[in-house]
Amino acid sequence: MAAVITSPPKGSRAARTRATEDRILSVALESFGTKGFDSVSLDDLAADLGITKQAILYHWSSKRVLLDAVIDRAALELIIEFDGALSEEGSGWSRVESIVRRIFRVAMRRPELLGFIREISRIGGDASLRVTADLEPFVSRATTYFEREMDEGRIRRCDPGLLLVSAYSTVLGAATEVEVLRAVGIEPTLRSTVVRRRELLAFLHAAMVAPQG
Amino acid sequence: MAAVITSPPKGSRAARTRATEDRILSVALESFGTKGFDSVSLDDLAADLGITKQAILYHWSSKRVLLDAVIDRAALELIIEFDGALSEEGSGWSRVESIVRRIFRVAMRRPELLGFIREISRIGGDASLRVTADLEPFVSRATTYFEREMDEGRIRRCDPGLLLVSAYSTVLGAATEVEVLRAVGIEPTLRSTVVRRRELLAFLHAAMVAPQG
DNA sequence: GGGAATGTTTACCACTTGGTAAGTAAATCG
DNA sequence: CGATTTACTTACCAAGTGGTAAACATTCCC
Repeated sequence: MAAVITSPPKGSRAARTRATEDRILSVALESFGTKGFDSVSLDDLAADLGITKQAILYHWSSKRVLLDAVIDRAALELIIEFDGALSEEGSGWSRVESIVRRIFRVAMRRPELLGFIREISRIGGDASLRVTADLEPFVSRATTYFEREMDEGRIRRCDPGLLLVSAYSTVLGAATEVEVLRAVGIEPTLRSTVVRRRELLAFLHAAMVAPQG
Repeated sequence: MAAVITSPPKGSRAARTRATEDRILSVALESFGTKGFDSVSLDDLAADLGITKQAILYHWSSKRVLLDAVIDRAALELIIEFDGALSEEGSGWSRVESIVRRIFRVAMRRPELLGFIREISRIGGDASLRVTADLEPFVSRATTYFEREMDEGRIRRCDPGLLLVSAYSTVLGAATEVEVLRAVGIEPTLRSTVVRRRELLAFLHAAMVAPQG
């Protein structure tokens, strides 16, 4: 009862705990992102990890709480990825190009990450609001970036918030593309995706942008 | 036992059966497309319809068989939508523009339809192969169209199959955008979506297409 | 060493799931 | 009319779900 906080974790036990939780979160993110939250039972998850379901519930009180933790991790990793993208060198369109390439690269490398975002946007409720909040640093930085680009005449002027939503769903679209390619039996490569996307954008640009009317 | 096939359905009973099955398929497509196959139980579905789960199982022997039927319906409706898009008037880029606009309009009007496609592409297995087969007429027609456009120099030359995959996932991206907008609390309109998309495409075009290197 | 956290398992429970069996009201047909 | 098929409902079941309680093993600390 004497509220002496346990001594600072030295290495062995607390570290092992954190390692276990890390493994669980990692596998959960992968499974939830690719198969969907409701399609993955705690038993499935535990079997993948070679532990029992109760070991998971020891670390998080319910499946829903685990989801929140997974959301936290996904948001963190997304922020890291996007941060990296936004810190690209260069300026103007060459920088934009680097950013877009890098975001597509995330979709190639971590399809489950973006699939998970789509998943929780479907589940809705508090979760999606949480993600919005967690991504706030990225949102404000991107908005600032968009506004500067517009000020300097490199992007046509429009609501940066809406532009961000569009870009956001475009990223999800890239993830979808990876999934679709795999479903059709084509193993996507970064090179092929970028090349294809360039063709597609040329195609769509002419359709939607060029002939104004 | 004498295998006389029941007389051709005149009106009342068989018609009622078909009407019920139609209602079930419609609600199932809506639910599966927005919430996901595993997230919707037969009881949920039945409750939405004001009937019992067993009434559903009377018409289809299992939930999986029902899914197949829903897939059939979704594929049919998609083909109709895409057929309509491909039969647009005009030629060259103006026709391409009409097609793309019309496909985005599908994403606006029937988000559950495209959400469902994404859902079954995630479920994988036979289902996604089925859809590929069901969409074959559309695929071959679109491919022919792409090839003609490339022959006549209106689209940069590339693999039409890959171009189609890109367009396909772009449509899914459009559906995602609608979902995301709704999640964020913005009720999307066709006009806003088209305008925003035009800005986005201008943005991405310059990033991916213009500065070639 | 002994005792207390800590991490995990075995055993179990209430509830939901997809699915079956049997019964029933109404339409159809001889 | 009576018999049969059709379109359902009520009653039920085995399996799987998320979650709890208690036992067990290991590490930590004195």
